[in-house]
Amino acid sequence: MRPGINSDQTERIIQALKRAGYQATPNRRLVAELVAATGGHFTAAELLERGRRERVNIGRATVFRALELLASLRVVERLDLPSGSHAYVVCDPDEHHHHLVCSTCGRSEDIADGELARLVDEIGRRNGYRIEAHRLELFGICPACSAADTAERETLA
Amino acid sequence: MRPGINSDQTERIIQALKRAGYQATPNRRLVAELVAATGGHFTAAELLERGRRERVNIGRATVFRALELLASLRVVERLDLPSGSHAYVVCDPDEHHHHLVCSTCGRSEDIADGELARLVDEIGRRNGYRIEAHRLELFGICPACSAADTAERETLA
DNA sequence: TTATATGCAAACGCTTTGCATCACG
DNA sequence: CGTGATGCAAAGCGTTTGCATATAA
Repeated sequence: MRPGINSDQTERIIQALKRAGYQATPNRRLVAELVAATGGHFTAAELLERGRRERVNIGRATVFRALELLASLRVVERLDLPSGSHAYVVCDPDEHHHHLVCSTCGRSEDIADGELARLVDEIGRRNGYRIEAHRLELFGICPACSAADTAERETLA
Repeated sequence: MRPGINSDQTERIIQALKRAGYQATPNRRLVAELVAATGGHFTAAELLERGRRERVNIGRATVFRALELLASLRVVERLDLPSGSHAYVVCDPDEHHHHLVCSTCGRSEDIADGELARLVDEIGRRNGYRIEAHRLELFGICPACSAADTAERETLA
């Protein structure tokens, strides 16, 4: 997690809210901070729990509503983990992209659509479908977790 | 829906069950038939409802358990619709593939992984991730629905 | 002072589970 | 008989909603 990045990101989220005509209330600021402080994915329940450590009386509904709001602004995205549960990730609202998520630590990277668009077009054409949406989700082990895993194995050996 | 295909598919599902050492009970046969009779995706609730039209006393749990079983055998796959709700599709258990789903009628096509594997590899390499799983979901309008839609517009005009 | 945001609790939808019964091997 | 399958109802979980209150424009 690079220094300074998080507060920048918090600010970016706040700005997105204001730009869309929503109030940047203390609760929403808190949610923005918590979201930005996360390198990867998180569940609504986790965020609520973290929020309650800072502000006791924050309501469950408030957190869900804030996340829904941020999702509508494409500042976060809701994704479906292989386990079937839901998580959110922060992301870049400005361009269509996908996610690569570490199954171990939850960290996530935005992946540019790139060549995929062409592939998707081709699949549509081949099947005669007019494709309206597509979603690619990648799950794996990030470099850090990979390294940690290797180190651990070596210690044990 | 090509003739004969459904009963074949029913049989294939039954065989998959037996091969895996599960009983092909009347309830499971019913589920298999209903699943095979669907050209596309369906929800658990829909399947339950259809099941109850044929056999009044089929339990909700039985349907869920049967679907879970079929999913574990990769005879059906559970997917997450853009709406956030869940659906199942029948599919080929033998090869890794993705789904192209019609948002209008729910029909679905299996899409071979094809070039995607290469792209996924590349993304993994570029980000230093060891990729363990990926999922591509495509949503659009199938040829039939497209045609129907066009026809309707012309009638109205 | 009017619209917006919030907290709480209750409702919700979907899915799973506990358990007694039933069927199959 | 013993194991596996079933139905039912109840519990569970994540999420949404109704509503009265509080806060911001």
